[in-house]
Amino acid sequence: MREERRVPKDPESRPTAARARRRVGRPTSRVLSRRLITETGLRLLDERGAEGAGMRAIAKELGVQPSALYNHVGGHAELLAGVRELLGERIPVDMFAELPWDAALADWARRYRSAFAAHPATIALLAVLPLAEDSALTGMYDTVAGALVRAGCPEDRAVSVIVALESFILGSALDLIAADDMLDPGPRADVPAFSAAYRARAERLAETGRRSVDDAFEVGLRAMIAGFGAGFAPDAGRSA
Amino acid sequence: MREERRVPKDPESRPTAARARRRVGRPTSRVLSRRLITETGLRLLDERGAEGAGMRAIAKELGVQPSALYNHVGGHAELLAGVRELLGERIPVDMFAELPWDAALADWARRYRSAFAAHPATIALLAVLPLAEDSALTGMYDTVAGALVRAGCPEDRAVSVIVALESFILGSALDLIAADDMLDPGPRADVPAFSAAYRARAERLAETGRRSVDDAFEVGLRAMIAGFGAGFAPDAGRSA
DNA sequence: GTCGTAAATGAACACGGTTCTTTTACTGCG
DNA sequence: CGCAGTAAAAGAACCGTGTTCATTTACGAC
Repeated sequence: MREERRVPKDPESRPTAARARRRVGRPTSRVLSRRLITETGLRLLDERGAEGAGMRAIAKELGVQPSALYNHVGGHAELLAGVRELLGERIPVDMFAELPWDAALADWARRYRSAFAAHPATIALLAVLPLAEDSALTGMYDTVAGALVRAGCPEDRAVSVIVALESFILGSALDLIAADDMLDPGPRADVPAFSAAYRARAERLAETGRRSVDDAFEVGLRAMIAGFGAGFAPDAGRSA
Repeated sequence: MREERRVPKDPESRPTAARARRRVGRPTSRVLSRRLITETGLRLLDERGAEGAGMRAIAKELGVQPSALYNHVGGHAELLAGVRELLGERIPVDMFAELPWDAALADWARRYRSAFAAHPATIALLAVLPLAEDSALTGMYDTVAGALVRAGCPEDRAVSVIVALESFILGSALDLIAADDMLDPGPRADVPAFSAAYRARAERLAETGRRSVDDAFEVGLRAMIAGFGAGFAPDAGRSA
């Protein structure tokens, strides 16, 4: 994070392109680092969409040849895994120390989803990655699992509760890349129940200004957490 | 579905490769069709994994040049959309006519997930596709929406209930492509709550022989449906 | 100082989807 | 019946992707 903008004396150094051509051989001062590469990848994903973060594009952005990246990253897939960890690090877990379990769990889920929502282009790329084996995410799971067990969740069910909730979060994040009116049946007459339900919802959302994907997320989240609570031990820190 | 195996007189016609070379120009009898292409794509996905269903591979399997495929499908993305519709068609909805809403919804969700689980290689490819705009899926939504409203679900919430459940289903399907022991913290001592919960679950699962991803799905599914029911009108066809 | 290693360049390679031209067959129209 | 227009195949390219490999240069340790 220190050598981010290194362009010593180059009359024509536009910010985002073509530094002075470096001569062959190991450079005097480090140009690349794994962190710099993944952060640039995330930034390009944000700025240019899913197709904008290829190896060549990242290399060009850093004023470097594509092959140089391979000294720091194993390949494109590993790079994406790095980006995912970057996002994972930004999911806070403080709420479990401050709120009752159900409010904390809901807050955590919303922030988890937001971490992806803030970078729409990444969702389709990252959602399909199996999460890194011994990543820092395990620390997050520990906090959540502890809170669940204290709330009366059977210990042998806590992990499944977390995995289920995470699946819902990721599935909901995928909805974010679809058009908002994707399900609109239009004037079709052969699906009356669905059409009526769709219009009723559209009206309610128009009043509140809420996005449909956000509404579905909230509906599902509340149902899931309520359902979890119903299966916990009756008198353990319930909304303490 | 009639011209599926067309190999007239070719001494060396192994089932899966190199038919007699066709001469240039429009063939006498149709060789390709959109349906045949998408079905072949799905089959190759099953047989060879996610990388095995490129345009060249499908063309080769059908004894045809890659460019010929473009007379029937717009491109690779459209082909995948076709495969997804193929799977969507296989999700039944009969249960809503026969079972109480909650049992029917659970059954539907399980079969929805199974439709993907039967073709693991497709999951990562299809989960990220926005579902086709006016596809046959809308008919399925109509059935589900009708059942929900009859069960006392507020009409303006039915669509969000469906979308939320679908998000959970797709998110859970994505878990299927990850290793079963992905979350195993191993001997790590810094995550005691998670380690204990993980081991407790592993023991329970070992006894019943259930897979961990299936357990998480069931836990989440039951919680979600229970939570939905709690928000419905008190006396509408409850487990009738 | 010298030797091994890290980190860059630059030139390929292989493979993916796609497009374009050419050739042949089929179909509808007068 | 003959002719035009179109559909559907081959075949040859194009371009962009991730990736590898040899080469060159600098740094660090003995």
